[in-house]
Parts: sequence; C-alpha cells; structure tokens
Amino acid sequence: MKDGRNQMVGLLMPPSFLGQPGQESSPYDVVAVDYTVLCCFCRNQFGDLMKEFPHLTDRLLEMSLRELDAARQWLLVLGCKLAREKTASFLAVLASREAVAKALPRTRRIAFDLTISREAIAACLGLTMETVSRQITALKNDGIIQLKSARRIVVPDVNRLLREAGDVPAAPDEGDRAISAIA
Amino acid sequence: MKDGRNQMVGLLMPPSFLGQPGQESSPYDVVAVDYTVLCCFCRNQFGDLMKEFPHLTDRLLEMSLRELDAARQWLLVLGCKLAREKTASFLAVLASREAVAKALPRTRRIAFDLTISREAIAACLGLTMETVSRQITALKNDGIIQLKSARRIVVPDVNRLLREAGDVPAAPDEGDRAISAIA
DNA sequence: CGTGCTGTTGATCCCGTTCAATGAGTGTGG
DNA sequence: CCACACTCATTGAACGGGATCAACAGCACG
Repeated sequence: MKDGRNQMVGLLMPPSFLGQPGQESSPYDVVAVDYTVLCCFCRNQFGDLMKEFPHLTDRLLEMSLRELDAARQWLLVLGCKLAREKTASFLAVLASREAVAKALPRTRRIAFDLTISREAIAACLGLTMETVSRQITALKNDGIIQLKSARRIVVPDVNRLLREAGDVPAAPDEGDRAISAIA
Repeated sequence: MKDGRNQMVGLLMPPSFLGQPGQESSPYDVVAVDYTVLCCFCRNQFGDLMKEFPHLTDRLLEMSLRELDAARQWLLVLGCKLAREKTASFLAVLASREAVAKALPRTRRIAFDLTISREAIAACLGLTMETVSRQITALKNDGIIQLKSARRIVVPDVNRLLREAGDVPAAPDEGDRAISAIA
C-alpha cells in the first residue's frame, strides 16, 4: 500500500506460472526467497504459442483455478483466524509443501527451513513481526514444533499442527484428509 | 469453518462463471443475494463443449485471472486494513459495480442497495456485525455516505470514499484512476 | 398487541499492536 | 582474536482497536 503496509498474496512453488497472458504488467512484486529457476517467455510470442498448442491454455486454466483456490483459502486464514492459528496455518502450508516436494508419503514428522524473515511471515499473515515471533515461541513451548535454529523448523506431528491451525475440528487423526486438502 | 466462523471469498457479478471444470464439487457455498439468472451446463458435456469451442477455454482463463486478481486485492483488505478502511473498501466495490452495471460514466454520485445484512458484510470483511454497523454510522456522520434507509446507500463523492478505503494516498482527484482499477 | 428479526448503541474486555530494550548471529576491520 | 557494527529475532510493558456481551430501537409479521 502507499503508506508502507503490504500484504503477501501468494506463495509460488514449482511448477507455477508467473504473469498473466493478456496483461502488460503485474501490480504485484515478485521476490525469490529461495534458489529459483525461471523459464521466460516473450509476451508476444506466447499468444501464438497458445494458439498453436491449445493444451497450454487448458494447463494455464487449471493452474489459475488452483491458485484461486489457494487465495480463497488464504482469505479464510486472514479473515477468521487468530494469531496462533494463522501462524500454525502458515507453518502447515510450508510443511505440506515440503512433504509433496520430497514425496514423503503421509509422513508425520517433517522438517524444513524458513527461507524468509519473521517480518515477511508477518506480512503473509496480516500480523506484526513481534506477534509472529511470540506465536512461534508459544508453539515451540507447547511442543507443536521444534526450533533447531530460528530458521529451522521441525514438526513432529503434522496433525497436531493442523489442529492448532483450526483446520481440523478436534477429532483425532482426521488430519490425513486435511493435509492432502492443503497440499 | 467447523466451529461456525465463516469467510466470504468472492462477490459474483454477471457475467461470471460458477464452478470449476475438472472438479467434482466446490468446497464453497454459493448464495444468491439478489435477483439471479443461472445458466446451467452439464458437467460431462461441458468438457466436450470446451473441446469444440477452444475460445471458451480462453474466456474461462480470462475470467479466472480476473477473479484471482479480485481475490488478491481482497487479501490486502483483510490483511492490512483497519475496520473503517475495510468498510469503505466494501462500499467502494459495490459502488463501482453499480457504476459499471448502469454504465454511469465516471460519475461522482452513486446510489445502491445493500442486498445483504450487516452480518454478511462482516463475514466479508473479517469483522463483527457490530463493528460494521459502527463504521457505517461513522462514515455517515462524517458525510462520506448517506443512508436513505439501513439498506440504501448514497455515495455523494466516490473519491472521498476511496480515500477512506486507503486505496488513494491523500492526493486530491487521483481517484479517477483508482475507481477504474477497482471495477 | 405480541413476536421475531435486523440494526444500533453502550460498556467492558482481550488480543494483537506499538514502543522499547535486549539477545543472538554474522561479517568487517583493527 | 576481539571489538564493533549491523541485521534479525526475542522478550517485556503499555496501549488501543475491535470483539464480546448486553440492552434497546425499528420494522414487518401474525
């Protein structure tokens, strides 16, 4: 926003598409927070490419719908959840992405690195850096997560984390469905 | 959410498409809040239809990207803005939709009906009914809007409303660009 | 007139912000 | 090697915006 407030509107993971065909520029900044490989297309030629390979349009549509779903789920996080639930939700997303990236089959223990600062996490969640820090500490003290370092997270039991995120009622072990829904 | 909290994730206006090709069902409820005309397609046949008319896929992609942009803009509202700004943003969206619906050319005075309750507005904004009511009253007292009745809104100057929404810095009359960006 | 629903208004409380100090990790130059 | 600077993260104390609880008003029903 013009006055310095800002909001993260998406977390991209490969393979994802960046930029919108038919528009000159994007109103969003895009920042790489990890090792990144970009495959660039020329805007003009891309239209021809879509004409030549209609399947490309199908794929783009599919990915857009997926992103739309993700954005809407994030609306739920920002609109309804408490700070603790927000923080847990964020970590749960990272955990589930780590799980799919390394193809861990419904694992309960997941470890990953935070590639962004507390401040950036706060921008994702509509919170302040301080609140994020406090919530992470609280989750650690409650045994939901472990901190190898400030940036290294270990989730011993993803289902417990999901329960803290509010995505699972209270029933035990309903998380298996929930985690696949997030991924 | 399972515990009663809920969040509105989109406001549909004609012509908009409902439901996602390639998915069995939607995880969202859809509620009509105004006179509505639905044009229904059979899920199975729709795939064939897209094959027969590739242009259909292009249109769907275009509309999805538009919705994605709207969702992301709403993330900004939910994540960053104060209650007053949220309320103003919501009214601004309705006002700009009214403007495009009736093809009012960059009008400054716009009147429209709220077809939903305060509670539903609150669900859109991640606020409570009481807060929404208070903010609407405050906007009325500050002359930003007028209330013909609880559901009938008059916006004398859309630019002022946009300024309250935080979408416009403080510079006078930059709103002309802003309103077209929202629509 | 009573009943129910929607919206308004008031009083109090609490979660998250704000402001401020401190700690921890890293690189730099002496 | 240590002192220093710098950034990121943690922690504490006080404040405030919005939630919560509650009473009441307006209005359409029977």
